[in-house]
Amino acid sequence: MNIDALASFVKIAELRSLSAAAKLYGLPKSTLSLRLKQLEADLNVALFERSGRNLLLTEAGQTLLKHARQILQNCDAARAAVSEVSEDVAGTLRIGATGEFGTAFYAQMLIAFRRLYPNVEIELTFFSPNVLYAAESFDTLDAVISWDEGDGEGEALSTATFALFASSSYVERFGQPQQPADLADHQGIVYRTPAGLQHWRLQKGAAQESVLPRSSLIANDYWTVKYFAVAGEGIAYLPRFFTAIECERGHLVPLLDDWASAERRVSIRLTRPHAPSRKMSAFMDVCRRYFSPGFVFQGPRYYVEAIFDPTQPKEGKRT
Amino acid sequence: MNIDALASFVKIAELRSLSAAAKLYGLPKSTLSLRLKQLEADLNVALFERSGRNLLLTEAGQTLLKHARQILQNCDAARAAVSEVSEDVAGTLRIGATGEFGTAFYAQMLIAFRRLYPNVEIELTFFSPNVLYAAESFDTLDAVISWDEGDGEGEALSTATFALFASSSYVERFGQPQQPADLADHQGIVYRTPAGLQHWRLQKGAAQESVLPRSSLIANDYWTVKYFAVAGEGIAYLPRFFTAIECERGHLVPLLDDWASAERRVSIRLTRPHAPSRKMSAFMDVCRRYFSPGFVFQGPRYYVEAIFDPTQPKEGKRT
DNA sequence: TCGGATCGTCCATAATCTTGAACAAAATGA
DNA sequence: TCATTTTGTTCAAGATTATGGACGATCCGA
Repeated sequence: MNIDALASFVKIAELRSLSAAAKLYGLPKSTLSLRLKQLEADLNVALFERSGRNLLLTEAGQTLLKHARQILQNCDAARAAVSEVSEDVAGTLRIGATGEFGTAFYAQMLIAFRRLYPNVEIELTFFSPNVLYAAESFDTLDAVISWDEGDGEGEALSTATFALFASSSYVERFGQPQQPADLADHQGIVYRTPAGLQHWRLQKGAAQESVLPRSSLIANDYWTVKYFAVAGEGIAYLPRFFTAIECERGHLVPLLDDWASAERRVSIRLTRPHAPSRKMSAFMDVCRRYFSPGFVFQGPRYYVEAIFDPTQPKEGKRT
Repeated sequence: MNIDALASFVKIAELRSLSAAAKLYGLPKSTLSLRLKQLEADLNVALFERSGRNLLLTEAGQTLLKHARQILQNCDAARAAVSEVSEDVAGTLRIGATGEFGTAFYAQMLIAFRRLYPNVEIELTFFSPNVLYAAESFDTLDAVISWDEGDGEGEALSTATFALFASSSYVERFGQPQQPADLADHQGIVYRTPAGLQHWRLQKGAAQESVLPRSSLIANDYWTVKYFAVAGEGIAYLPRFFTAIECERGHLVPLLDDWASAERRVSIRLTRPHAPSRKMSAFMDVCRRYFSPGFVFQGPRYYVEAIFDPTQPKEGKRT
């Protein structure tokens, strides 16, 4: 049974004329004639009695007409329901993101979202620590994902900790530090915030240390910091999620693994007071699921890959 | 929206596997994959979230699944309803027919019926006046159509009258009789019944005549009688409906047109006591409509066609 | 860790459907 | 009665869909 054939049949039956139906619905007569023929063959019954040029519904045709109308109505209802599900999940989603790991997980998370809701346009604004953003621009955002250390507003999506990493080639050359004090003898690749160099705050149980290693490599871009670390230029202080792939591939090795920063929350908050739309509900749902245990992201990921000669870099993040 | 695509979608969704659905329902994986793709394109929405090799229904997919099940159920209901309408109008219809005009209108009527109900097999038994039929054979018949002069059992379908006809070439050669007595001077083509030659019983108002013209052409087959008449061999006594086409085409001309036989009823009666089935109801309905005013039969018809040389016959009825 | 099995997707070819044009029949108006 | 218009049906060419086979990715067991 063919929906197009049913629709054609209903049109012909209501107008009692194949030619009139063809004209009204802008279809070739031969198409309607053939569809009718196929429907009759499919059902193995005559739907019309051909009397001269008149098409008169048979009893079977009258029976089918009632059912066909219902089926077509149900198809429209299905289409409308599906459209309603995805219709709100359309338009533009304006996301603000603080911090610098947008590409590491914000972009991936948004891609995972887009895979499910391909009609949503995403406008992502990173509030780079190097560029102060105007507070009023919040008004145009739907949500802000922030990375902070304290208990801020919004819903916690995840937590992450900073830890120390270096390439295995560095460790071979300079050894593995045994305690935070040993870091003073090591080369750090340090991140510069707008307020100054970032201290490596480490804690283990109740013990806390704050280290600022000597460094000849300083950058205000975490991607560059990681790049240099893979290149064997020193030790870097980076979020664990940010180095997951490099560790998997053996391009970075965790150091002083039981020392790490305090947990930092990744949270999201809706910026505008509005009725919960399907779009926002869907987005929040995807955000929660992205960070839930067991979720496996399938899609492109950025990472630094060291080839045989670590002094020959391949390709890192492009800002 | 494609019913096959919806059906494929439901199968895939229920099994959570495209390959399993392909195996279970005997369809190629590529067919299911393509149908799913087309459905998603048609609805402009992702129905499944591809997670590794897992297919997980999206919210839109879950919404569609409910609707799709309903649509498919409605299609099955429509198919069943139509089948029920025509299913009873199937099987075998065993018709007995008295008299000799089966092909003239019984066969045509049955063809008109078959056009509407193509699944009915028809077994037609003519009770030729030359062959006595066993009374017990009635038991195997569903209905008997009879042609008689009196008020017999059954439902009257039509009435018909016998009248006189000859070819125009005969009339040109031998003149047009003005009254029944003139028929004695004419050549008749006479029908022989099992009981003897058929008298031409004519009446006009209260006046009645019974004529047995001289004839050198006698046959026990009405089709042959008509044939000879068209060939110009004489005057024939035939039912008006039986010569309608020849008269239309000018191959026969009515003679003494206001003289005709008494009306003879064509009636039908169901032979077996049984609950009115759809098949019998449908058949009776078609029989009534066939004889109703205004009904125009569209289909093959037998008639004698005189070509330029009336001595060269084309093709008549084959018994 | 690796080889084999299974998965969903894509491609080139075969099969089917759609469509413009043609046709025969019916209906209409002069 | 005849010419014209309109109807529903059919045909051949082009467009679209279905399918077997190939492929890359994933999963599982040794």
